Amino acid sequence: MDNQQKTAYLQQKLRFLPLPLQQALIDNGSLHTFAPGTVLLKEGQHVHAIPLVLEGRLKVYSETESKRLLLYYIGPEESCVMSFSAVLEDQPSSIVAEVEIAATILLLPSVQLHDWLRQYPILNQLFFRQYQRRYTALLTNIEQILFHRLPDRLLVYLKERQRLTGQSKLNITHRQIAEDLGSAREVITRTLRKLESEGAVQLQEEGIIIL
Amino acid sequence: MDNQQKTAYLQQKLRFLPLPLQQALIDNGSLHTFAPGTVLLKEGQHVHAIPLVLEGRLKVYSETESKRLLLYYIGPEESCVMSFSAVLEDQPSSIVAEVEIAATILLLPSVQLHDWLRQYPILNQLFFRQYQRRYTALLTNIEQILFHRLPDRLLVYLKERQRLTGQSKLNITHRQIAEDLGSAREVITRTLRKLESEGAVQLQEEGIIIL
DNA sequence: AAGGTGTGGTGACCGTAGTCACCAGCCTCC
DNA sequence: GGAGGCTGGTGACTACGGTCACCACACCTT
Repeated sequence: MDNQQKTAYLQQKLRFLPLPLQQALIDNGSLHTFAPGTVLLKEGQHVHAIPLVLEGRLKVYSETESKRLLLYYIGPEESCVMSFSAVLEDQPSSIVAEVEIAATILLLPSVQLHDWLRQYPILNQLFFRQYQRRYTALLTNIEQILFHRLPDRLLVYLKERQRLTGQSKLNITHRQIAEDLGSAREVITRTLRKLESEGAVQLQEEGIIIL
Repeated sequence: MDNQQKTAYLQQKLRFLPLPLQQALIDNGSLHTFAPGTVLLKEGQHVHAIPLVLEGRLKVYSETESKRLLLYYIGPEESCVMSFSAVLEDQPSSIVAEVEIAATILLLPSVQLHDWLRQYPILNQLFFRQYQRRYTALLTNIEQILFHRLPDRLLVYLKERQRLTGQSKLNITHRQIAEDLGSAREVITRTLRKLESEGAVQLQEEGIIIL
């Protein structure tokens, strides 16, 4: 992609922003693509750029000693508030962001961010909204973990996956589910069987169907 | 407190803000005091003002069908981001804010908030910092719940209480602890005994001592 | 064909913590 | 003084779910 193409692409993707801000981002941001599985942000790592996701999807985990818990996803036109706060406060993050679907990302250098925030009020709103989303996502997650049992959590998770992928037959391994929910593979297998016997899902070789 | 006293009081409390913003808040905010136990924000309630805590302390819970979980505290010079987001997005909140220590609070009408955010960049930073704090508080909380056992969580909780109250002998009922941790009274009693036998705490009639 | 690696499936075991039932001590308030 | 309200303390039971061990099957590579 040459420079002209890049500009055109960004203009299209950043339509939702006012023109002068668009231009500032195009001039100063650097465009990157990442393959699935790439880890963008690691535990305790300092960040000097804010990622703005244009395409694809990231998964954000909390990770402690081999145990993981899926916190939320970051999709197009969204950003990672953790890196945002890391820039503002210069605090190390304690989470992991991993590319799930090949992602195109605009990296915004944190140096200019403060200026932009002052110049473009809409950027403030944008970030507030991001915080708000992550915050409520964490909140519902915390409620899930604390107040609901695995079968419920599993169903909620499956429905969310269905919503995200658009697949009616979910093609995902038990191991993957277990990792996302901070559980164990065998437990997921058992729980899925249980849900099937209750008529909540249907297990086929090609995937899981939610009823 | 007459108007002049009120102004003097607020000027003193709002010193950390630039003068023009101070004045705007003094002119438009309404000052209130609340007794311990007062519930300021209830599940699903819409909010039309942002509380800025000047004195005292609030406790913020997540609540579902008689089960509670303490999320974090709100102290002086802090605000409640949940109400903040509720104003910006007009979404109902799913948490409960309760006064723990008699609190003096400046209520800021949400109508003017947008203007202030645009006029005073520092206000943006202030709110970002609030979000940031709550966000990381939730995050550490979620990690605690998922990755750590009750004894650990209990110890962390006790240390936090010690830090907050400044008491070396914590005077708090087992029932209260259980509510905060989303557990049951008997379980807390047992766990405290266990911690005592391990030499981590000391239980006296007057309170709990952390060793 | 033999071996390796990933998947799902299952039985057995067990630890954590939530629930139930009950008791004792200590208040306060008629 | 007795009733009723708190508090803490304890034993018994239970269930949810994490761990271990092992098996079957599919698919790949050499």
